[in-house]
This record gives sequence, C-alpha cells and structure tokens, in this order.
Amino acid sequence: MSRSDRGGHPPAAIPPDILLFWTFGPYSGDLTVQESNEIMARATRELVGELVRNALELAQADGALPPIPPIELRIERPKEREHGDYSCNVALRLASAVRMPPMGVASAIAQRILRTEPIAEVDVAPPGFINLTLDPEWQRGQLLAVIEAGDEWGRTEVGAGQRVQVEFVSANPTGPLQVGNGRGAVLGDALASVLDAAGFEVEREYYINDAGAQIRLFGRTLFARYQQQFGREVPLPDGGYQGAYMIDLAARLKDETGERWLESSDDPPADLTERGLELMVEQIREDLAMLRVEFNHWQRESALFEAANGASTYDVAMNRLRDGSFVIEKEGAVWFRAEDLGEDKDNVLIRSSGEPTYFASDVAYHYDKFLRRGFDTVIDVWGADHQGHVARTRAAVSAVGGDGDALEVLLYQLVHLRRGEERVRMSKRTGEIVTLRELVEEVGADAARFFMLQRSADAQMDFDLEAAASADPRQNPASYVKYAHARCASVMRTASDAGLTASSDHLDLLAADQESVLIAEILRLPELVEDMALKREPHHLTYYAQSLAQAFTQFYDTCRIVVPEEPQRSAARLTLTLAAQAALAAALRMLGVDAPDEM
RNA sequence: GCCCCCGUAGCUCAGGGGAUAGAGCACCGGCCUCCGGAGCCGGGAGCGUAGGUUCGAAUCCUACCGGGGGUACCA
Repeated sequence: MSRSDRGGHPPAAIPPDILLFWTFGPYSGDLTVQESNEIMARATRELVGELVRNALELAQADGALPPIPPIELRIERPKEREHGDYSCNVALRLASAVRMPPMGVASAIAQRILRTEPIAEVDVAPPGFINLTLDPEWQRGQLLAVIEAGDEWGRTEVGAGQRVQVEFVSANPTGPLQVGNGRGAVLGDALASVLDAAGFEVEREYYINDAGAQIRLFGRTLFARYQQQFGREVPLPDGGYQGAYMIDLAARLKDETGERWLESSDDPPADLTERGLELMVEQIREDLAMLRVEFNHWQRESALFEAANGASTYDVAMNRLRDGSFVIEKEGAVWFRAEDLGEDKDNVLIRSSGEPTYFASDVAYHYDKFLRRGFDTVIDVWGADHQGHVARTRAAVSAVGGDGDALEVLLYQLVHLRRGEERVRMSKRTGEIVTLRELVEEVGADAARFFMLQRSADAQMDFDLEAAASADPRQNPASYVKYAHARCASVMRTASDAGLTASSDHLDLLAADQESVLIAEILRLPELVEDMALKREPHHLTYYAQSLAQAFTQFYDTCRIVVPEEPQRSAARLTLTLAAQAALAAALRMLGVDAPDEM
C-alpha cells in the first residue's frame, strides 16, 4: 500500500480564495506602459478591487454612506458579458447594515469609482451589483506584456517569500506504479507548477518507504524468486509479492551478479534487498519520467533512522513527543496520545515487538519537513484511502513543535479505467494490474496528464482509455488545445511567407467580438493562477486551456489574420495571435503537456 | 455504528452564496473560390429527496436515499 493511495481533503487552513485586502494607498496618476505591465503581474482584479475600495472609503468620508467596519471585497467575473469584465456585490452585502436599498449603496460607490486605467465603465445593475468594464485599449496594450512573458505568462507574486513542499506519489518501492499513482503524480506535479507560477518557492518530493516489514517481505520474495532462477523449488513467503515483475527483477539480479547470494543463509540477504530496491526505485523514476514528472528530492525513510551527530531524526522526534508527554505505554506498546488532542483513539508508535510503525516514521518525517527543513507549508498528496491518517498526522506535527495547520493534505479519489463501455479491472491482486507505464504507453503522456487533471481531486474519475488514445483527436481535448497552439505557429509561418509581421501600431483595429473575447481570455490567466494556487486546485487549468483554445479558434475562424492587402490589420491580428500562443504555451507548460508548433 | 468524498444534460464531468447553471462526447441541422475542416455556427434535454438559513441556494446547515473510501500493534 502506498502513500499515494491515501486520500483526504483540501485543508481547512487554506488562505481565503479571492478575498482582497488593501494595503496600498489610493491609485493616482497615469500609467506608463511599463508600470501597467507590473500591475498586470499583480493581476488586474487586484487593481480593480483597489479602485472599488477607494470609492467605498470615499463614500463614507463624504457622508454618502454611514461609517462601516472594514469589509472584505470580492471581485468576481460575471458569467454574462453584458455585465462587464468584473462585478462586485459589496452593495448587496452592505445594504442591510447601512439601512439603505442595495441599488442606492451601489450607486453611491459606483459614482466614486475613478474612471481611470484599467477601468472604462462602471454600471449599477439590479439587484445591486456594481459592474466594471475594462478599457479595451488598455487591454489590448497588455498583449505586449503577454508576448514578452511567453510561456511564463500568468506568473504572479501572491506566494512570494513562502516555501512550500509538495510531497506526492511516494508509492512503496515494492512494485511498479499503478494508474492511481499516476493521478497523484499528475495532480502533485501540476499543483507544484501552479504554485511556482504564483510565486511560491516549491519543492517536489518523493518519500521512499524503504524501511519496515513490507521491505523485508519484498526482500524475501525477491530472494525466493532469485533462487528459483537457478531451478530451486523455493516457495514464496506468506503474503509475498505475487507480481511477475518480481521474476523479472530476480532474473536481472542473476544476470548482474550470478550466484552471489545463492548459498546465503540470510533470508533475505541485506544487499540483495538493497539492490532490488534500487532497481525498483529506478523503474519508478523512469515511469514518472515518461509522464514528465520529476522530483527535486527523493527522501528515504531509512535515512530518518540514521544517526547524524549522535541522534537520528527519528530519535529526536520521538524524544520531542516524550518530552511533551504525548506518549503513553500500554499493552506492551508505545502509543501517541491522540485522544488528548481530540482524536477518536490513540495510535501505536512502537509495537510491542519494539518495531516502529509507519506512523512513527511519518511523525519523524514531518518533524524533519517542518522543524529541520523549515517549510512554511507542506502539502501531502494522498489517495482517498488514507483519509483516516490526516487528523493524527496533523496532531503529530503540532505535538513535535510544528504548526499542524501548515500541513495540508490533498486527497484524491479513486480512478476507474474503462475502454468505451467496458470496465477495466484494476485489481491489486496478481495479473490484472494496470500499471502506470501501460497507461502512458497506450495513451501517451499528454493525454494521460490532461485527462487525469480534468477532474477535481474530490471526484472519482472514470478514465476512458479509448477516448484518451483515440486516433480521432476530436475525442481528446488535449489535442484540441495543442492543435490551437500549432495553428498559431502555422499562422505565423504563413504570415512570414507573405512578408507580414506582428506590430503594436494599430491594436485599435482589434475590435471584433471574437477578438475582444480572446483578449479577455488571455488576460485572465494571472488571476486564475492565483485562485488555483491558493485553493490548491490545478484542475481548472484544463478548462482554461480548452476555453482559451476555443476562443482562439473562433477568432481564427471569423477574422482572417493574414491579409496582405491589409497590412495594418494583419499586423494587429498577428500580435493577438502571438499573445494567444503565449497564453496557450503557458497553460500547457503548467499542465505538463507539449505545445508543438506543428502536429 | 462512526468518519471522509461524491450524486448537475443520454454519458464523462466543470461550476461550490449572486444575475439567463456550462463544456466535451453522443444525437439532429447548417457551413469549405480564403491563413491547417484535427475546424466553425445552430438545436433539444439537467442541479438525488425533504426541510432550514439568506435579499438571493446547484452552492451553506439538518435529515434521509444512492455510490465510493476509511475505521489494524498494515502501509
């Protein structure tokens, strides 16, 4: 059983999603292009919120509204285009407190919102919304910043100065990765990318459970298979690993080292286990590389037990628990007093056999993460079947001196495979196992990643191999998005052949509906990145990518880009094409999906 | 029993206090003298049930029904 089979739920302690707190003074003066680009990096939404905030304060200052305590402003994206680019419901929420009709509150605020960049229009709409429309010229000007950012477009600074560790997959090295591990891999990797884009300092980590009973069993199974390689009739140990991969592993050891362990009286020989583990980890690393998932750090569980300067991490952590009176001995075992911390029951740390449990290692591991390595936030990505471990692990973090709330556990639900109508069994028993490698070989890394990320972690997932692998790319949204990117590149090639180049001289010619929609879609990436990062929900990327690709395709379909007779309009549309390509590339990069120039 | 996740269109799923609930697939009907038709445009159909909170509920709360997971001196 692996940690990635674990589950859980996005933490309670997530920062507020899009609550905006204003720490800077009133906006004033004109913007140069460069300054406005910097503001873009902070997300347009924030600037809009600041203008609304100022208006709200002004309304109170001049008596149009009675004094009210500070309130959180929420700036939203209305669904309907007619409602502008942003909307704010603050008047509705304030109405009863100030004993005024919502529409009155709304106009009092709206009248005082500065019509300055980036805002062009402010409207009040029943029942009391303030709708804000961005200045189209300002928006078009932002395209240059997008092009300059390239596939780095969308980066923001909300996470600046915070170190986050994302620990994911962490499957036991006793067998190959399975499809469920793939979901954790893609989820963790994309989340890390999104956090990185949001300005966090991110580390991707894989925890190798290379200690404990399951490793001994792995070694004994491997030793039996190894002996069988020489024609000996040695039975597998009780509960041993049945998979054929153990036979392959044994054959490889035989090729590598011949009879070296054949007459060993150890069961298993320590270095046989060690070599077997190395090979398994190597295979896991390869499987993940096929999915384009790479880690900054591979942490071995066994290292927690190695003494450095006298005491191991494990010893230090256990001593901390003892010093804090968080342990109790009963029934011959050592327990973590979780009941005292509000849990249902205590948890065994050290078995009556004297052997530490997995939970004890985990306590030491999280002590290491927080107290030794000093991460501000640790996000563990676990499969839903480990949901029961969340509370006690948090409690343990607090008990060893960390902040339990800084440990977030992102739980993802199970994956069911099917081919069209046919359910594909994902048995943990012998034989029928569908490995991650098989999945990637069948559908490719791009489709595997895109499909895995199309669902929120909370939702169980049906993964349709037929659709993901379909020769008909219409079944495959990943291809649709990649195609849009390739088409951008293709248009640029065509333009180049016609002697046309992009230019920002006449961006005012970009006024068609499809052009406005595409511009808005491109420009909303930074705030999407913030939302995804703060809510730990990378799956929105797939929807954004599709919506952006669709906006580009509609633009392409309606507005002819390369028209030699109209060089100015062409130049403007080529600028838009380049910006769309950059935004597509940025989304695909965070998704970990290829952004090809041709397909 | 208790704990966690999920019930939204025929299917797979977004949306998770706000204005007329969306996408893809499937189905039906249109669109190629033109930059890649791997495309575009149009059409029908839906928030498990019952209460509650709220100016406003698919969204929050309670109960119930249904599906999945957990509840070890396993990991």
